[in-house]
Amino acid sequence: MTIAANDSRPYHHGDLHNACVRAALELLEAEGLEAVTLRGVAERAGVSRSAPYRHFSDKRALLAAAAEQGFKLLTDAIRQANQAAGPDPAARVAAGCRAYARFGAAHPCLYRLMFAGDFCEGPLFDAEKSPEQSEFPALAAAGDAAYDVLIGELTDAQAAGAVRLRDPKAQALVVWAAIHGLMSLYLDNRTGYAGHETAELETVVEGMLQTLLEGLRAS
Amino acid sequence: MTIAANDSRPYHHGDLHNACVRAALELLEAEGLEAVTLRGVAERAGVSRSAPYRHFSDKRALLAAAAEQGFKLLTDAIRQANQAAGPDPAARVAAGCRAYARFGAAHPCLYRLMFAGDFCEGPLFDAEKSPEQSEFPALAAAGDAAYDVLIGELTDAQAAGAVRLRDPKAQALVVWAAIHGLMSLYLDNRTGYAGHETAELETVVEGMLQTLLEGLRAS
DNA sequence: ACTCTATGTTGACGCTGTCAACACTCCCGT
DNA sequence: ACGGGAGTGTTGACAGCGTCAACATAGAGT
Repeated sequence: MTIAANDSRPYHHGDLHNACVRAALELLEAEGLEAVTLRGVAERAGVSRSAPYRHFSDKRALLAAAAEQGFKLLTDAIRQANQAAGPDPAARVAAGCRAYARFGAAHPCLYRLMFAGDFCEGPLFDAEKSPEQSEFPALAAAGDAAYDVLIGELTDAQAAGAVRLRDPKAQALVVWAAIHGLMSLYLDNRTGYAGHETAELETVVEGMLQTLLEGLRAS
Repeated sequence: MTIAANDSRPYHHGDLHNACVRAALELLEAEGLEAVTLRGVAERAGVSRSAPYRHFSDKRALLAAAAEQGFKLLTDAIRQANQAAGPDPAARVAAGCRAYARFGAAHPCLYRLMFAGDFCEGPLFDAEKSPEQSEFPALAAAGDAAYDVLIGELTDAQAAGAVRLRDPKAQALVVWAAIHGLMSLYLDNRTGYAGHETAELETVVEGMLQTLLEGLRAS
């Protein structure tokens, strides 16, 4: 029996799953990964400690859901930048990369989480698990979706002659890895220049893009 | 008074600082970052829980020392590869990158730790702190040493005409970021191909090197 | 020989992830 | 209409963790 009839919060939350993911993302952006605690997430969602266990088997599962959401946001940002860049293939690829960098700079902790590699738990390489049935299939799928956008752009760029003919998957890996590495170093404060202003990130991204596009065009 | 006169371990360890770093590295490689616990490190070093606090202010300080050791090993590996590659500048750079990749593949957890970005604690960007007086200066210096090797190689490559004339620091950043990104994705199992065989890593590194060197040479 | 300081130990605290046992609600078949 | 799951939320408890204060020991210098 409910003590107060006008208790604003019903016994059943209604959408605790999404509320937990949202709370985790908020804590992540506000105070960093260390601050994302299962208890804190539950409190923020207005439920008790172990309520989230009805929706996530693990803390890792919750983090995986948050990372998945991050990949969806990233994919959208890249797609939007591609569309806004017009028809020129090289410009489209470059615009996608810039959007990628902007996303990482805007959500540093989320970005880190997305590439935390199974969140650093358990054996790093599980020889048993094939890529399709990884521990968090939805997360893997969300990551692949972003990858696929880039592959598509490079395929178009090949057709337009802006990029030499090679396996576009391999080319996409080169581009993704390069920009991701740059963001990773940038977020680690290891880009070798003082300060951390947006100007520097742009400079550094443009340098990478130039080298990358030249390298991809060369026969 | 010591209970057993023949106690093999003296009251004072003698070199607990290094013993802790070694224990941390062993635990890291054997069971991953999650398994690196201050209590576990102390036990492995044969001392009690809080003895390490006489040598490290924090768990983070211990991890920083381990990461610093990692950067020293990495620097040595790259230097050795450069020397072994002979005089050709492009070949030297490529050899260094291959050594870098080999290091990451051989020590995945250590590699992750080295780029864990101040170990994900505290505010990500501390506007107050200048790069020289970062929280762990020895770690920053060890990282810069590796970076400097690459800068030197690129300067030589410019002199030999194998790479266009630009700020070698910027070029080094491009190369480092690209290879680092590749390793990061590889260790996250996100290189997009099934399996995790050494062959794949080599393939993917060669692809990156080709694009990179072409891009750096183009005028 | 005595003290000082560096180093190692023990006990304790709060926080965390996690689980088992219990409570409440809603829906479904009768 | 109603009775019982199934699903969801709560409370109590536990072990493991990082960390600190208080204490113990050993070795070095006066």
